[in-house]
Amino acid sequence: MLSDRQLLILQVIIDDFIRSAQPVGSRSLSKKDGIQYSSATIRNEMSDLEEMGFLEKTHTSSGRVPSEKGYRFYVDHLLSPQKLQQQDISLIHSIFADRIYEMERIVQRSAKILSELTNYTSIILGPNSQQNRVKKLQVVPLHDDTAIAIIVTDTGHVENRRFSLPKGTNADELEKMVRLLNDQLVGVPLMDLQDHIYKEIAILLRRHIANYDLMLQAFAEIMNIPVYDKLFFGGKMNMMNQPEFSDIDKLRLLMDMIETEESLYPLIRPAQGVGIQVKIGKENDNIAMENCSLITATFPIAGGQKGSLAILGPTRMEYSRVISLLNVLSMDLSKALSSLYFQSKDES
Amino acid sequence: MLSDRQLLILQVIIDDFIRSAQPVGSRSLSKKDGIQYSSATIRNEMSDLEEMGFLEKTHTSSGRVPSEKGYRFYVDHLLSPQKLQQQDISLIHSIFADRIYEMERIVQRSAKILSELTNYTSIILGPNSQQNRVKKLQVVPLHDDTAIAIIVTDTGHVENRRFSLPKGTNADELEKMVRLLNDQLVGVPLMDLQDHIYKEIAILLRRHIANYDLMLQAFAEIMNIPVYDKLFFGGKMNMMNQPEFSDIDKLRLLMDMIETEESLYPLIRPAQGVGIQVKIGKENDNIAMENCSLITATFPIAGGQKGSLAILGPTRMEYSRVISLLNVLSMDLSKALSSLYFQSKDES
DNA sequence: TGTTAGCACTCTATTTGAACGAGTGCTAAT
DNA sequence: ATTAGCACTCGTTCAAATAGAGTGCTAACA
Repeated sequence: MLSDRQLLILQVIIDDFIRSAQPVGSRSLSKKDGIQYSSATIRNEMSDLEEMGFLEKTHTSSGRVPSEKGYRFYVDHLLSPQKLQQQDISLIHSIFADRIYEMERIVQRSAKILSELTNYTSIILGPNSQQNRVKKLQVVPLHDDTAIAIIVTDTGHVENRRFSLPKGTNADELEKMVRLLNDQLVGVPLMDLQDHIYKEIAILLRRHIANYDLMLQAFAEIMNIPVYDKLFFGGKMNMMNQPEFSDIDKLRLLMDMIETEESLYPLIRPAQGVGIQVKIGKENDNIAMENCSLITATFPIAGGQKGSLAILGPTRMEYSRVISLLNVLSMDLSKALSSLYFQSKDES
Repeated sequence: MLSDRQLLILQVIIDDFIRSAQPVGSRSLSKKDGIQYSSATIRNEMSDLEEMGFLEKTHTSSGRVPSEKGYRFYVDHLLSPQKLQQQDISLIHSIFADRIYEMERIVQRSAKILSELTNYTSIILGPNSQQNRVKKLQVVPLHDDTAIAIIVTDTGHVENRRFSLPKGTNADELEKMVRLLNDQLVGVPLMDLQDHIYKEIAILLRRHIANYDLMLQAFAEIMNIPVYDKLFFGGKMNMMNQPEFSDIDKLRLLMDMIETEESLYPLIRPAQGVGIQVKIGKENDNIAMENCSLITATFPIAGGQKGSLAILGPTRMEYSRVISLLNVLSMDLSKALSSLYFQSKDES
């Protein structure tokens, strides 16, 4: 469909625009190394490329700017995988240099480094804790009528919640209850807790515990684990540096979206499978993301889980570099988080 | 020092500027209700007020703008406590409408509502968890060589940390160790944990536990509780709406400061005592806060603790309204958090 | 003596027009 | 098929002109 020359020109235009953020004109193109055509020839090709929808003009006599279709083609067909600098790679590896035992810390550091390496905004979503299984349930009474319930999962994730004890609960009964719950719930994925509570547990409790209904209600509330996991961000403010967001209204729109995390989940959540996914501009289906691209890397974690790494940047983003970085980091993260989780997996 | 007329004029100028963000001229002032002086008279008074340092001009022939000294005087002497709308008050009370058992949830909701009510940024710092006392220490083994340590405080605060067990630790010994630690540490404030570990505990352990040194080290690491508590924010992006931050560079400076929480602690941390404190512009001693004021409300929580509520806005902020709102909310929060903590206090 | 009207002056913001430059599209020559 | 050349378009920059808001000062007034 496209001639070699058109491919070349399209590629150079996009590369140039990504660097400069300025519309690219035929004359400046013709002076580039590797281009031996005259500006007139280039103009003709540009005109054709525009007609095909790969390029746009900002006004009648301006240089050309890639369209979303242009970026899409660029990402799908023209991207030459960029070789990362050794420096960058070792910076990524440095995240895992010292043995860390907290998933949160690893992920937080990853997000930070990734944003510093790209100057874009990074978003990381860890493994879905809903699939983790209960390892242990504990209750620490604080006072006559309140207590803290703590659920530890096989992955080392800890959820805790304060709840009120039904009046006149005595310590023995509470302990008995906790033992009962542990017997029933250990090994159950968090997402199934509610079900279990209302089915198996309810029946059992009725038999063994005095005022079982209030107790049940209290525990049911506790087991209501949030569906969404925490998102980790790096460089939240980096988009302010991008010229496309020098307009404060556009900036606000985007920032507000970033702050309301709910709207981000559908964008970040691994669709299916693993690997890199690039969503350009309107492909994200979100007004605030008009001028943004989102590159998501989904990676496997031991035990059938998945994690997701994302970079949010302007459509004019360094796709090649970002994809390379994501590849490296997602492999590292996959390994690191798996080993963190594996330990709990192989003892079952 | 200042005549009644000067006081009136200063007050009206500041009130007007707070609303409009525009320099106030003599003519527009003279046409205001409650002002019966001619523009010429007002000009003379303005000139005097400027000479005294309460007003400034943005350029030679512009209207007047309050100086920081002007705001300071306004806050100290001219502020008429604003009567809040019933609607606002009930919105604040609504935070506490249903019984909530999590400090985090209450505080997060407070921050959100406060920012919505003011259109500024709200920052809340809960009670200092360093002063909380250990209620219970628990260890949940995950695997042969890793375990989760959980510390529950008397206030219901839960800290958890993953750590690696020394090779060949057996379950009995671990349990023994945990029992020992509990005996020694229950009732100790978090801030003193490190001390205790290295003094009392070390000696004790050497007597009872096999490879006590590795174990000790592991626990010492665990007990290293962060000094700073989490800050809760509301309306982080609200400063974008303020005309003084239409300049994207100023905005970035401020936002970067907000994001690096460490720099905020010294500003928010209750100096001493309780009550409202207003810091205007340079009084905050921070370049990024040049055009900002910070109003802090420190309130008591049962057990000698303190919490802090802060509003970050432009120096041109609605001091009166914000102070009123902070007064109401800080009283509510004081009550709510105290009752959350009181329960654990009165059983000791 | 305090207040005010009037006026000259200053500075900003906005508009206008001219000049420039970067770019395009088209045509004709190579 | 390619390219040189030219007319044309549009955005940007600069300076000058203008309008408007505001000040400071002086002189008149009550």
